[in-house]
Amino acid sequence: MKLCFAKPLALMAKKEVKAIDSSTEERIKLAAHKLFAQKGYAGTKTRDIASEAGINLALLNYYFRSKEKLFELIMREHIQQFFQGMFQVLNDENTSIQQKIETLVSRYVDTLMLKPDIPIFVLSELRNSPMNLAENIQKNMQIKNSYFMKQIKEGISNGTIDNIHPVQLMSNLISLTVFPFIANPILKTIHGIDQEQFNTFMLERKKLIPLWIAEIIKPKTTINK
Amino acid sequence: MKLCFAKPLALMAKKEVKAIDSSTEERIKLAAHKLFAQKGYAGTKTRDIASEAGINLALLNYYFRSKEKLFELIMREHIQQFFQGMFQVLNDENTSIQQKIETLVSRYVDTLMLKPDIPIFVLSELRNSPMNLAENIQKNMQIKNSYFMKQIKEGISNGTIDNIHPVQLMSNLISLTVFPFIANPILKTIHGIDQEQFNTFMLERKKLIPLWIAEIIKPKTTINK
DNA sequence: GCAAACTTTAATCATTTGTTTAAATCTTTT
DNA sequence: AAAAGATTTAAACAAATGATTAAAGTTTGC
Repeated sequence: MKLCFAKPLALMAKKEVKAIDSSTEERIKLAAHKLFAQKGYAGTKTRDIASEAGINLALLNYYFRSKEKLFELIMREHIQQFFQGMFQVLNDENTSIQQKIETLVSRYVDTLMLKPDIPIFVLSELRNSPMNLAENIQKNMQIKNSYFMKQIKEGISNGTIDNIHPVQLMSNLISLTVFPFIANPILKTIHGIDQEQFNTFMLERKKLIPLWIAEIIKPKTTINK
Repeated sequence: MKLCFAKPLALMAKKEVKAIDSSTEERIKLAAHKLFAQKGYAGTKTRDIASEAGINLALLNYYFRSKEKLFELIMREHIQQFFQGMFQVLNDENTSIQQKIETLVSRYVDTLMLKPDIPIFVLSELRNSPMNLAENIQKNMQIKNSYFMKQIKEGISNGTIDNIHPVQLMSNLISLTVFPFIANPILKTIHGIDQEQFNTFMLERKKLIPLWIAEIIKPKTTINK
């Protein structure tokens, strides 16, 4: 086992932020983003990242110390992004429950149509990684205490929505939206459709999911009471 | 690149099938099952499989030729099992739509509580693997033409269920059931619950999902018509 | 323009990893 | 029990892979 310090990492505090998008560091990150999402951590080789980024292999270690460090960085960004997006929507005090649901579904469908590999990548790596996610998530964990959750609970006691555990509701929302992207290959094979038809299918869902959720949380008029 | 034939593979036609469960071949397959599901193809090392199975490394190649062959074998088994289970339920001509839904959800929840890694493993590997799944799935693809699908279409034209594309309905069913297992780590972190509470949560869902689906497909009485 | 700092390169190292080989052990058949 | 065949073992190989080094190139600050 070797130790590897002393070698100064590229100093982050650049005087001028020169063309960030095409800086070497950024190119490596982009390439890593793409390949990690596509093939997972173990399936991605440092040489693949280097050649995808069009850089020398050594630069990866120069900028990010190690494959693992680079991976964690990227993983954090993904998780951050996911929760940030959700957080913004769920904590808007000026929108109704139904509006929040519509926005959430709409956003995620749009995002995932562009980057369909993200959810399976994140969730797949999450299951083993001893990575301290708690740390990263806890900050954004205010979803449990979000304004949306308050609205739900209020709606339940008002009787304007059916009695449903908020966690169940959230799970339904995310499941219905995200899972089809994860099961994409199977869905396409089972139903004999191509990518374009799949996208149409998801756009249709964008409209339907909020309606379905509305049905689910609509108060049931029980006869025998 | 080397060629590797000539060496005779263990002959399959044994005179006597001696204690299959503890045969070396089966032990390897079990270990591979476990590790592949846990860490994926690239993340699983042949040496890990060997030590998990308590066998000499060379035996893996003796019985299965290569890591890849072993992987494909196991992958096929998983897919086979998934579709077989679904097929049985969906093609039972003696059960109602609602009964099929209940059985399906109930089965998958029970199965996945025991082997929660399977879906993410299969779906994760499926996205890149050039493996010819079509071949494997096509046989079981009769889901599209299953009795369940007939019942749905019939229900729609009868007006006993709401007009919904059967693919959307199936997607909802699988999404609501399977996705929480895939998102398990995030769900637990977000809501601050442990594995036991998660299982309770899923058992609750087992009862709820059929009710939700029922709401979704219930005919809507449109006023302005 | 020059020195210092930063960035990039090619080559190399040390492990890891999938696979093979040849010999040893065990089992079955004769 | 000996021969033939099946199974298992230890050792080794070759390629892949993450990381490092030392030197060359480039930019920056003065």
